Amino acid sequence: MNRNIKITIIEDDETIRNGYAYLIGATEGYEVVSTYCSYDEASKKIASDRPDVILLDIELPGTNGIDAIPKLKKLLPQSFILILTVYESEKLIFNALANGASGYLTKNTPSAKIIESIKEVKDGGGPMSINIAKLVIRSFQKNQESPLSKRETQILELIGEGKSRSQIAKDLFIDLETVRSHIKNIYVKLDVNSRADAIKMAKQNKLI
Amino acid sequence: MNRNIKITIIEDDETIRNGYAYLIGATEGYEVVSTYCSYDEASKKIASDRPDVILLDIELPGTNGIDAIPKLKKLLPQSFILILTVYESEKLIFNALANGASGYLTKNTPSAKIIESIKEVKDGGGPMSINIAKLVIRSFQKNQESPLSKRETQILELIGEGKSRSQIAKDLFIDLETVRSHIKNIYVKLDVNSRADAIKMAKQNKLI
DNA sequence: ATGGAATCACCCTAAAAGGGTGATTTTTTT
DNA sequence: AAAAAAATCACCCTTTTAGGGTGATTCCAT
Repeated sequence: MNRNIKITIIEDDETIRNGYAYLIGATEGYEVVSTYCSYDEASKKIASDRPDVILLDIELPGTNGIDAIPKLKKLLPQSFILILTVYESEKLIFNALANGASGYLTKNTPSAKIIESIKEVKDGGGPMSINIAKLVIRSFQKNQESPLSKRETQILELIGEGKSRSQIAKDLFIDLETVRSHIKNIYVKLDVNSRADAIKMAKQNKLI
Repeated sequence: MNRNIKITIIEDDETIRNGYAYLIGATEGYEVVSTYCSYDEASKKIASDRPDVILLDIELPGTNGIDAIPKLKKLLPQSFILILTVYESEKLIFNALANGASGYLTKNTPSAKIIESIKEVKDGGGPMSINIAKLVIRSFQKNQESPLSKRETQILELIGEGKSRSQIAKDLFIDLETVRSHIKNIYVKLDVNSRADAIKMAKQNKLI
């Protein structure tokens, strides 16, 4: 038999914390090794707990959950962090993932799914709530009705990579003046007059 | 009672196609309205099928699945597209999602999960296979051991937004020369000597 | 056949980039 | 407390780039 999955819970609400602890601890193969009500409290002792998975809330007293992620990762590089929160803001989700979280669940997630997600994350998966997955997928999706032509989009992408006109010309095997011409058209269509503004516009409208 | 979820399957392998069709059609609340072996064949008639969800393979004769996505979206803006394929390449996944797919499943997905995902996607969710979710999450994660300092990372991000030195100076309330100094240090650390190369390096190593 | 898309040309000026070589001060780490 | 790293600013220099204006030509699809 495999050893138990060791779990630490960091969550400020006592009722929720105890609820999860009970729920998970009662499941065969799962073991709650510690619970804390804040990162600041957890940081002192968590290293010796050696959890496989850390369930982390975002809203915490003192260091918030997002900022806690890289610190936890530093203390416990082998542990996986699973965010469990009520927040569905795009910014929070992306920051959490960028900082090193391995999964993101919302608190309305049924307990069976939470249990399953802990296992998934421990096995290197990346569990997400349905609505989170939707946001993540949407973040990838480009605007289907771009005012820009294919060539213009392509050039705008190269501008987004910081390339100069002449570099772009070389990359696309076209003349420098042609690149200029395209950029001018892009500026007119996007109603901007600088690279920075064009990139900003393009990202806002998911053109690139 | 709600009306059935109407599904169209586009898949070139006859055995697989019929297998899915049978499987899904036999499920209460699901109805396979049409099946096609290629996009080119589907394009003629699919508009009148009005499916809620299109199950789409990537590897297809003629127009491939990725290129078919925007075309299908144009024909049927209300339909959701769920990719069902063996491919797990990062590029394919991101292109599929960028082009407008609402979910991405691999073919080893158990049939119950496929059925569930169809419902999810129809309800506006974004289902993904476990391994796909992992790739997607990893794509968000930044390198935890960046050689760059916080300030340098911040400035590199602004460079990535196409901003000039002077714009960056204004944004950060520091002197133009200080920005220069940081950029020089960034170039040394990344071993590059242009904005474009710095951005390329940074993206390759997920520094920004 | 009309219009968008893609291509190229030449006018111009101001701004920006990049290399070199410093210094000072704060902050962090040891 | 000492050393290292980070953040700040200064002035030298030349070449490249950006952006505005105002054209033209060719190709392709509706």
